[in-house]
Amino acid sequence: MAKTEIHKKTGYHHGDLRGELIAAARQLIEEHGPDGFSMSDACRLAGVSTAAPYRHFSSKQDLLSEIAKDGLNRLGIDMEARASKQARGTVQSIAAMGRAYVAFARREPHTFRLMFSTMSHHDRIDELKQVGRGSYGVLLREVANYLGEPDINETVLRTSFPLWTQVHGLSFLAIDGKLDVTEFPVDIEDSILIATERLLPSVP
Amino acid sequence: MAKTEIHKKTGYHHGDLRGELIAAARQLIEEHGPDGFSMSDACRLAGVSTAAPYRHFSSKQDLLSEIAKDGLNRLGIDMEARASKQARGTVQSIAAMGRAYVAFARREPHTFRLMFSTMSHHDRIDELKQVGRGSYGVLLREVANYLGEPDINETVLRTSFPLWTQVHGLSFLAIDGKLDVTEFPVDIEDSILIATERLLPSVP
DNA sequence: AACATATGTTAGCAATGGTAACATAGTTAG
DNA sequence: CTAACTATGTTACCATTGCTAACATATGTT
Repeated sequence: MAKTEIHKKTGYHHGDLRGELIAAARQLIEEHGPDGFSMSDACRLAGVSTAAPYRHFSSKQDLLSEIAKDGLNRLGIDMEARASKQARGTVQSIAAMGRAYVAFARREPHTFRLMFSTMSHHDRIDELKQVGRGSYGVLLREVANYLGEPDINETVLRTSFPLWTQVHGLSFLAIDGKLDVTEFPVDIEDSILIATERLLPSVP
Repeated sequence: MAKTEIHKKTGYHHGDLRGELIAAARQLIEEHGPDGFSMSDACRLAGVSTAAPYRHFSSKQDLLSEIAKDGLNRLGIDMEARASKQARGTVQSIAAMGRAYVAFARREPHTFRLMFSTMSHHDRIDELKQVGRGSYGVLLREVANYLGEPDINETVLRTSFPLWTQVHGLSFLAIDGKLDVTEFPVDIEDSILIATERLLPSVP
């Protein structure tokens, strides 16, 4: 079945062109941005003809969507991992998720932008939205825990949203090099902690 | 001199091609996004050959930068206008600026994205940063007023930054259609007011 | 009137996303 | 084992795009 086989180039068939194209695309996108990225480049890097990708992706957008989806998944995993190093359901664990969010954006700015630019993904919006919801759920559960709520109710949702907004904005400002427009050194870690404290209602 | 003349097509010379190209580009960008925008389209819309723009703009990027710059300017003007309808130096006037910010993003999402996507503007980053600083100053002055600070000192800067971050994040989530990921109806106006209240220190 | 400058045109280039027709490898049926 | 089928690759080609070069026309200055 679809087990991850060893990549055996027969010279004609490639082995795992789909995976290799995704890898190549991710690399190129982080180097030159999603706009500067071309299918042709990815093909050159993977060592195949420019027509080959269309056996695996219906279009350039389709490939980009795949990368966005993967990114959204990894973001959720990162957040959970970072939070799990703190006492659960605390300001600290929630702030840790925020740090993971911004850290992801700074580590892979172009992928991050891709993950959230709806305009690009005509076709697979619903699929991406689903994956996004999954990663957002990681935050929701942490906030529910903090609030002592038994499940994801409206209170949890209303509390979580401004937290998301905050780190999302911070991420974009950071990757777009707007932090020095503020004319004073912004410490990102501090910003996240302070905003998290202010936006969370104090809880017993 | 460079006064805005009536646009007289002689049939060959155009009158104000530069201005018309900017207008055409703005229209096309809001219709199809900055990626879907092509120089050729703008030329067709302006009724000139595809080589004509290069007498007025060194490249496609240069034209886009011009539009970004104009957008940043208009954003600052919008913010000032909306704030001036409130009592100055209050939570209300600051929230009004936030509303103007998000409203701009929703009204011209593609231009908004362009305004903040550093990656695109290789050449004119410094110029754009300068204009951006100008518009940011509108918020800074309002916050200084609120805090009773005589000038833009570090306290003002530290207070203003999370406010910017918040509305910036909200703007992006809104234009990227991510508000329904939260599974509950987000009232944008409310969100802004609540976040502004929480992020501003209470002041006598 | 003559010249310099600004601004437009046509012709053409290389790169790109995508398709069609063909080639080859791996898989399954008889 | 071979034949047929399917999956996956290739070459050839197309329209579009950003941009440049060489040429044409208008405007303004002297």
